[in-house]
Amino acid sequence: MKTFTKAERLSGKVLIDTLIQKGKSFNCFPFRVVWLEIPENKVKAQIVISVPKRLFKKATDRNRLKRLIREGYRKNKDVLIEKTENKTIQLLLIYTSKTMMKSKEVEDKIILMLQQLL
RNA sequence: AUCGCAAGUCGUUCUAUCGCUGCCUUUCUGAUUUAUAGGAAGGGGGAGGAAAGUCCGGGCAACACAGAGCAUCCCACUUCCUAACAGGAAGGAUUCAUAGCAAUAUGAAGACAGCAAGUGCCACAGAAAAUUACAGCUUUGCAGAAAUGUUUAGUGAUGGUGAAAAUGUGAGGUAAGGGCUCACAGAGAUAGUUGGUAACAAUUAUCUCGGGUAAACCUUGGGAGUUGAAAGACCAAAUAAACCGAAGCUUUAAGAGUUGCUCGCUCAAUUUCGGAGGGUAGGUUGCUUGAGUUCGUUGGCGACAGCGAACCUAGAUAAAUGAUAGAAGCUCUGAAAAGAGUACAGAACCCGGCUUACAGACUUGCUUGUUAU
RNA sequence: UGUCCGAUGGUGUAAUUGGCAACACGUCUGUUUUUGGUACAGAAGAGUUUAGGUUCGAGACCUAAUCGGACAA
Repeated sequence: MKTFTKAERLSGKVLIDTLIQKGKSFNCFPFRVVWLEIPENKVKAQIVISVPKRLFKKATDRNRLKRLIREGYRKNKDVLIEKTENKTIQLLLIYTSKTMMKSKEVEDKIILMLQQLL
């Protein structure tokens, strides 16, 4: 059940552009969340994770943060999927802090963020 | 044994749970001639020595190309290696350091063609920074009793400033001086001989004495077509102002294209009809079997090359190669218990180099000091 | 992925062909004023992003690195 396949990732330049233009957004440190509801698709939720190059120079640091966020989302996404009815939710997570975080902290923050989203 | 330097090699491992990616096998569903799409189970793969910087050189691909000259950019001791290189190997000369009275030895370094082709520049100081004479010295004419004044010419030997001063010492010679002449020494050019594949070295003859700067313009010799996989090829849905052919009409010799420019070369434009199928978002491909890796052997001082055997070793695309927990190894602190640390860093078409970053471990060589014999 | 620029006092800019790093604003001190501002007078504050090299001598020339920015798609 706790999978994270390719279909659950949002890809394509057009889809992401429309998400940024039409989606609603709020801040929940250390994330900036942009979300949009669309008619139901094959999967219940699609997500984009972004760590800006401006904040982390090294590719290794960016990769590690993205992996941590993805792991935290994978473990806790059930909460989100249960609530959505006949709809697909698109998410864009932008990391805005300048310091590295440990995996436990990232997981806690993601749970907090998902509750705020609901 | 320890510390330091140089060169080279390596650059963490295991277990459990959950997860990602593409490959193979089996199976299920839809469809069924096949191809193929989606799901499940199992198997075995999944970042580097620098993947980095993008500083060089190639492969590969598309486009361009009758040809010539100029411009622009790059390279620069020699021979070899190589697909190629601004890379590497070996050698030569130069400079620097150390040792030495010296000869020389050892080590290191570098864009090591040319300023003796031309032009430019050389602050301050100094007479002068290079066809240039300020003072001084000597001298011609004139004036004067003389000192001297003025004038003609010579002089880089005197001035001690500067980063750099007209090759240095001695003798002759001269009005005074000067390679003006001679001896010795130094630096170089040309030609020859010997050794070396060559750079070059030694030597002989003749000639010269021309300050530095080419990382100043430049000259000489050699080389470079342009653009980069977001190149390019293919697929399907909706559709052009671009391309090709035919016909007709009007006007001009200028315009357009061809590499940055010149010569040269090629081409009229517009309207109507017909043909052909191009770009855009997406997907597939390009994509990993290659100047490949490992081992052995032969040749070579060496870089490297030949031969034989074995092996297949990431292929993502808003971008996989992970997360959590525990243990081991290594290093440091510590009497111990224990604690802390475990680097630099993430493929994006692929190779060969260079440069930069790096915890720690190992090997070889050298130096210093200590201990033992 | 590729191409091209820049870095100078606290800030913004100069520096002619390589020859004593300049200017404005700001800061500080003093005078004027009851006080502050204004005005006037004066001072401090850099060795040119870093490391090498060429040169008698580099802000400038060459090489490498660091940081910042622009452009193409």
